[in-house]
Amino acid sequence: MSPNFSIAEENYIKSIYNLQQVNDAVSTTALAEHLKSKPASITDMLKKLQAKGLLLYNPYKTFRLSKEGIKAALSIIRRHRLWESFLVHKLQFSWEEVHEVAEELEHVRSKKLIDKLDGFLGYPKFDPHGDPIPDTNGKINIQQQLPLSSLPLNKQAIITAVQDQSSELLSFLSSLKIVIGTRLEIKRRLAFDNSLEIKCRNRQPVNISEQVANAIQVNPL
Amino acid sequence: MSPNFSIAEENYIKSIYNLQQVNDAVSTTALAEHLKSKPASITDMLKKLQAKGLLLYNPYKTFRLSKEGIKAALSIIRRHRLWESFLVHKLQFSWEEVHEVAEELEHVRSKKLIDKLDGFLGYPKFDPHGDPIPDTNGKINIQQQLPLSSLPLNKQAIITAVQDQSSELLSFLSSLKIVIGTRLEIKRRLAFDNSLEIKCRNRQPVNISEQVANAIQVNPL
DNA sequence: AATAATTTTTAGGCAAACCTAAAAAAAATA
DNA sequence: TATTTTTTTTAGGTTTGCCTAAAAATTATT
Ligand SMILES: [Mn+2]
Ligand SMILES: [Mn+2]
Ligand SMILES: [Mn+2]
Ligand SMILES: [Mn+2]
Repeated sequence: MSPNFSIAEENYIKSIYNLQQVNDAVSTTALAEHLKSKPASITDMLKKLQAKGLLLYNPYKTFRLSKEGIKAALSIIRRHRLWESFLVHKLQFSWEEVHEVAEELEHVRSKKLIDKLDGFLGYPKFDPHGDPIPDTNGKINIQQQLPLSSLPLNKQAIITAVQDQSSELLSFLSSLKIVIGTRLEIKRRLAFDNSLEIKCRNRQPVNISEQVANAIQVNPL
Repeated sequence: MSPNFSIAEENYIKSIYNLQQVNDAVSTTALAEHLKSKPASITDMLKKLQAKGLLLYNPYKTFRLSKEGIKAALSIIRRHRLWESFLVHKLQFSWEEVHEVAEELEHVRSKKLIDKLDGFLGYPKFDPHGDPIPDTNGKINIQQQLPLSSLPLNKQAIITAVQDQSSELLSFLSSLKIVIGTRLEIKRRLAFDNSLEIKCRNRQPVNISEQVANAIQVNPL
C-alpha cells in the first residue's frame, strides 16, 4: 500500500511542495530556512527522498517533487488542513493558534482516521486560512486568486486566503477584522513603501504594509 | 514548565506505569516484551529515565517510576484515553480499533488541545474500555474492581473494564455482546482448565477461557 | 555451599537526522 | 574570460534509540 514516511521526511515533502507552488525552482538554502535547519542537512535528505523516488534531483542544480512526491505531499496537507478545521470549528481555537498543533497532528498516519474526521467536519472544502483541502483521492481545487498587493486600485475583491506561516500576522489581521471572506478594495498605494490604504464596506480605511499585502490572497469580483 | 519527552520516552513511561499497576516490581524482560524490544535496549532507556529523575532504579534489582514519572505517565494516559473516547464517540470507531490510533495521537503534546478536547467530549470519566481518565491535574479515580476470574460463583457483577492490549479480544467480546456495563454472573467453573460458564440476564450462558476472564474487570453488586 | 540457569548490564555497532568545516561547483562580476 | 562570491555538496562528527554478543550479577537447584 502507501509507504510510510518518517516525521522528518513528511516535513521535508510538505515544505518542498509549498515552496515549489510559489517558485518552480526550489533552492537548498530556501528549504533550509523554511525548515530552520542547515543546507548540509537538506542535501542529506534530498538524497534519501530521491532514493525513495519522491524527488527529481539534479545535484548542484534543481530539485522538485516527483508525481509520487506530490501525491505524498497532498496527503500530508490534507491531514494538516483537516486538523486545523477541527481545531477551529470543533474545539474553538482561533485561527492563529492552530498551525503549530496541526504541525504535529498531521503526522498521525491513519487513512481511516482522516477520512472519518473529514466526514465529521462535513467535508469542508477550505481550511480556516482559506486554503483548499485535498479530498480523499488527493484531488485539490486550486482557486483562482492573486496577492492583495497585485490588486488594481478601487477594484472590489474578497479575501480567499492568508499565508499562515506566522501566527503574529494572523492575530494582527484578526484585530483589524480582516478575515477570510472580507470584501475590500485598495484606495491608495504609497510609492514610498508600497503600503496600501484599504477600505472594507462601511468601515474606516486602514493602512497595511507591502509584506502584509503580499501574504493576503484575494479573488477579484 | 513541564518538560518535553520524546515519543520513545513517553512509550516507556506509560508501559512502566501500566506494568507496575499490576505487579509492583517491574522486570527488564517484562518491559522488553511489553514494548516489543530487547532487554539491552530497556537498560539503556532506564538509565536515561533515571538521569531525568523519572525513575527510581537499582541496577540488577528493581525499578519504578518516581513521583515525577507517575505524573508524566498520568498525563500521557489522559491523552491516550481522551483520544480513544473521541474516536469512539465522535468518529464512530469501534472499541477494538481505537487503541492503535490513540497510541500515536497520545504523543501530540499540547495541554490546551487536550483540555479543549476534554471539554468537547463532556469531561468523560472513563474511556471506551472502562478505564478511568485522569483529570487536567492528573487526578485519577481508580475504581474498586477485580478480575472476573476472581468473582465467586453466582455473584452478580457489572463489567467495569477490559484490558485493551489485544484488539482480537475486544472484537471477540463484542461478538458475544459483552461490553462495559454488562451485568453477569458465573454459573460454573471447570477445574480442568479454569474456564468459566457465564450468564447474562435473559441470555444463553457462554463459556470463556481463564485468559479472557483475567482480562475482564468487574465490580460485584 | 557450590554449581547451573536465568536475568540484567556492558561493550560495541548501526541507522536516522542533525551539525560544522572544508571542498567543489555554479553564478556573478570585473 | 578570469576572478570573486555564493551556493551546494562532501567529509567527518554527535545524539537518540535500537540491536547482538559477551560479561556480570542474581536466583534456583543440587
Ligand atoms: Mn509537521
Ligand atoms: Mn492552514
Ligand atoms: Mn504511543
Ligand atoms: Mn483504553
